[in-house]
Amino acid sequence: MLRVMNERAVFGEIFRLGPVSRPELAQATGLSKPTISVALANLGRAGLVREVGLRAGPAGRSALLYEARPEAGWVLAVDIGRAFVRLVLANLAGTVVSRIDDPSGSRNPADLLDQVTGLADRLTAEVGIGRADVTLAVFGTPGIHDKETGALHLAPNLPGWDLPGAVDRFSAVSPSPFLVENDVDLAAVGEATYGLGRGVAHFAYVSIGTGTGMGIVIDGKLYRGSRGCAGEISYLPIGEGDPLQDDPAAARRGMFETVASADGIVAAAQRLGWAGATSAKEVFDAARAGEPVARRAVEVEVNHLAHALAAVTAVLDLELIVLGGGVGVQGADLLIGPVQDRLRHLVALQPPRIEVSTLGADAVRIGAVAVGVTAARDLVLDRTVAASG
Amino acid sequence: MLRVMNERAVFGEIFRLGPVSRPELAQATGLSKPTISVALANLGRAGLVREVGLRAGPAGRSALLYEARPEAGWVLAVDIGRAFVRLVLANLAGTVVSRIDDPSGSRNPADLLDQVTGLADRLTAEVGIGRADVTLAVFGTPGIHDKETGALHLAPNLPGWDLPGAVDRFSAVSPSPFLVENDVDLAAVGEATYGLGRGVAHFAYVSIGTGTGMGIVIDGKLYRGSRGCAGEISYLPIGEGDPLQDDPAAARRGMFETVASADGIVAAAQRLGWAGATSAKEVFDAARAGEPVARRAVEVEVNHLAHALAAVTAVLDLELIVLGGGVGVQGADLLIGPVQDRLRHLVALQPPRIEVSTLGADAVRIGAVAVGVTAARDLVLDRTVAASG
DNA sequence: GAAATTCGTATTGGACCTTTACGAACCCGT
DNA sequence: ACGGGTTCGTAAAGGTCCAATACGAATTTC
Repeated sequence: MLRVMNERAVFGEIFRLGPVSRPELAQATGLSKPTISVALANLGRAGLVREVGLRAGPAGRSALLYEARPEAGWVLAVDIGRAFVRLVLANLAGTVVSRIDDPSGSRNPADLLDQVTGLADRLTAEVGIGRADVTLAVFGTPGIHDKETGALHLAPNLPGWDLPGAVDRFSAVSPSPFLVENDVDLAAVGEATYGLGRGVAHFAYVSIGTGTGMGIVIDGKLYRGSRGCAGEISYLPIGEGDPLQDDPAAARRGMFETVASADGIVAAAQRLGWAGATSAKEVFDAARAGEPVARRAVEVEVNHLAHALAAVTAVLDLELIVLGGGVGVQGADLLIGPVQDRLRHLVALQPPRIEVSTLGADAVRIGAVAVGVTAARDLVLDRTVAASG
Repeated sequence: MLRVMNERAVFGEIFRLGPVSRPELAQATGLSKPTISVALANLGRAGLVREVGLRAGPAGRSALLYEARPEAGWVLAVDIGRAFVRLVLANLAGTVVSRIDDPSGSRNPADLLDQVTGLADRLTAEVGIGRADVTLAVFGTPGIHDKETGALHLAPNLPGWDLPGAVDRFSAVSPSPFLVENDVDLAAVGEATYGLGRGVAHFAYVSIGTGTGMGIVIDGKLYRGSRGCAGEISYLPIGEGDPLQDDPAAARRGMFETVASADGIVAAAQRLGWAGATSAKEVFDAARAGEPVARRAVEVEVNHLAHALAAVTAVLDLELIVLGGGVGVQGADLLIGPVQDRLRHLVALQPPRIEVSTLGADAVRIGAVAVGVTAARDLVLDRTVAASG
């Protein structure tokens, strides 16, 4: 029982430090060398750790190096996106060993699950394992996962998934345990673990694309809110006029999302006189070329985004906001500077740094891997304990 | 070292369960009866725990009951408010044993410290101890405590306190360690511990008075943000028109505070035609009497508050918001219902419950006690360990 | 007043960790 | 090539602390 604690500590340090010798582990954990030896023996017997070479020291006997056996566990990460279903398979070290991007087909539960299951089969076969060998699966979806009922709310693009128990059907993909998280939340964890948010205590990932969303990481941990709806910035009361007077469809979608998403930018351009505007990318390109109407449309977007981030800053006082999503990434050069300037005028507080996401379309998957690897390490250790005790 | 962990656990359970027997502690902590006995013996020798009577059981030998000795530690809580300096002295059980409210005198550091020191002397003398016997002092102040420099920012009512090292002077009040926290943050902790927020995981206390502010409790812990500015809703971009076009004084004070604080309500009433309006209370009273202009002014306030809480809801997804501050409490009957209605229209998400603070002017002090007691319990245990080891 | 029940503690045994010590392995200089 | 110095790994011993068991003590109920 105390032994288990120590094994956990040793296992964690091995991941943190990479190939590492016994004396180093003793130093890092504060445990004695013999204790490290027995923990290592147990972990080795369980197949979680292996010898990996010798340290070439300056003098004295060479130390044996140990590392975690990456194949001791597998994480299947699935990003159920708008246009693509994206999967990766990662080992316990968090290394992605294979990936597939497949265009989204039918999105009703049965078809989608068939598609994902087939892709998972291909992915696992590539490394010579089966779906059953997956330690943990993590699914990133739009909308809010209601853990009570197992329904997926606020995800109009996934018909049929808002019924009670719908997400329980993910168990068909693999017999292992699985987690379901909001896609933007996972992207935030991805940025926090492998991206620009490394080492930042409190941080948010703001996604502007066909929709809007925000993932919040507080004290290095994902913050979901009391019902999983934290960071639903679509509903920020920021936009044109009074939402009560607007059409109810816009109110349901959310004020901020209506004006600030890709649609909103196009609508702004049209309202400002460019009737033929069709996409946000087109508006950004025209603005870069100096087109006055497009530049005004971008100004409108800057204003909305700055107001939203001002609200976020006033509430959360973050150190860093990473901007992602289609609009956020493509328009970053036109948005970030002006938004930052505007922000400084809006709040007298020191505003957060704003940077563009570096993970791109992989953000959700990478976040799912980050979430999954942490949980999977615990799972394999638990299995070990259960087997030996 | 393992023993210390167990003593901590036992000590914590004693506080949680009140007078409690050894078998009950064994059950609660999962430790064996002999282990409980030795832990209790150590805690008793250190003066932290005492016997308090016998359990009247239905059959069998009566169990000795133990309780924490409340006098094992003292917490001095100081609320440096706008009009009053409010102190309480509480014991380790969190019981307030004496209190003083004193009108604020000169607010420069030297005078204020003299005043607080004198009051602390009187307060401690009442229970027969001295200032030096205080285990921990907690100071609640307006503004933001910069832990790096020791300055107090954003507190225009405390001249001279924004210099580096200013808050270090609190050490003059008592030789014990001390904490400095934002007053609204402490009120939030107070509500979370002794008020309406008991048992609520994520929750906020929104204060509307001469100023505006919010304290955020996430996972039962105060959330300060990366620079201590979390919850500074004064700077929410919610108000009349574009703040860039407003006067810079209002921008510095914050958009939301300018329109939503007591001043803002009076200004709204004046703008709507009641030139002689002088106080928010007057406006609320007139609105209750059916005065049309006053009712419109209250409607304006409702609208602003609802927008602010909509932003907070979209970001944090709270279960409960407790409304406090002079305006919040006095106007609660006129505000809460309409704000809740308005909120439901503004965000499609399930809005938080909104309730009035029950702690009143004591909220800050009570919060300071809550914060202090938790820390003081650790302090007395640390002292015990240091003495015995 | 005796049986039943519960409490408290003494004793025993065991798990586990650290300290100490020593042999093994490796580097370097001569 | 060989020996001193150094570092590594493990064996043995010692100590701490906890749980289990058992038994005496105290209290209630019949």
